[in-house]
Amino acid sequence: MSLVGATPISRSMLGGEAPEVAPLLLGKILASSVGGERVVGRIIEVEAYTEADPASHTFRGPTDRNRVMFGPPGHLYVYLSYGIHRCVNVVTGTEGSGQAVLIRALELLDGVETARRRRARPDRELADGPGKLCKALAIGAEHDGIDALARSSDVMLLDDGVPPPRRPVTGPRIGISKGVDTPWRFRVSGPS
DNA sequence: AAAGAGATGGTCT
DNA sequence: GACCATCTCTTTT
Repeated sequence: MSLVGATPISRSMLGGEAPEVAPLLLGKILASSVGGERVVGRIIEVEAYTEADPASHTFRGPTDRNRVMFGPPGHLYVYLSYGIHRCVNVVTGTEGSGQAVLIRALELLDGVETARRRRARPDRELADGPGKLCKALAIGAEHDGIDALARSSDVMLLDDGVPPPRRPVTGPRIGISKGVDTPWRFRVSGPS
């Protein structure tokens, strides 16, 4: 598989509701060039969050923190989790609608050496969690709101032609206390 | 192998 | 003052 020729995904792909868009992001590529070091991974696990969803940061309407989620699709919503970790989302839906897809795990394709240095963990733990992958790709608060479909961005969403899984594994989202009934976690088949 | 607990700070009530 | 869209280390089976 070659990453040469991979192009930003189409913005129209992100215009639907997060639970519909989320499985379409499986197989797409998240590429970082932060600090001049390239780290690239294929998206293998995601979760959807919508405005009508009690687990979502947007459930109680727009605030200073979540305003990016109400903005245009394709931009990144980066937030601080548990006071320690950064997590990255791709905004979906029409402008004003307050929804996004959380990127939960990557299969690294390039820049593994850099990821090892940033993470200092066994290879299988370099990007197998939302906070872990942000550290591997050096995604931080400064990337909140950037357009992941713009060629000038340090963090980009790419498509190399690999189709999403025909039948992704679905299940409840992780680490939430409300909205546990909605099966809005999606993963390519493989180790959980 | 599994379970438990502490870290740590922004956001919202 | 409570609550986290998590991770890592320590303790226990």
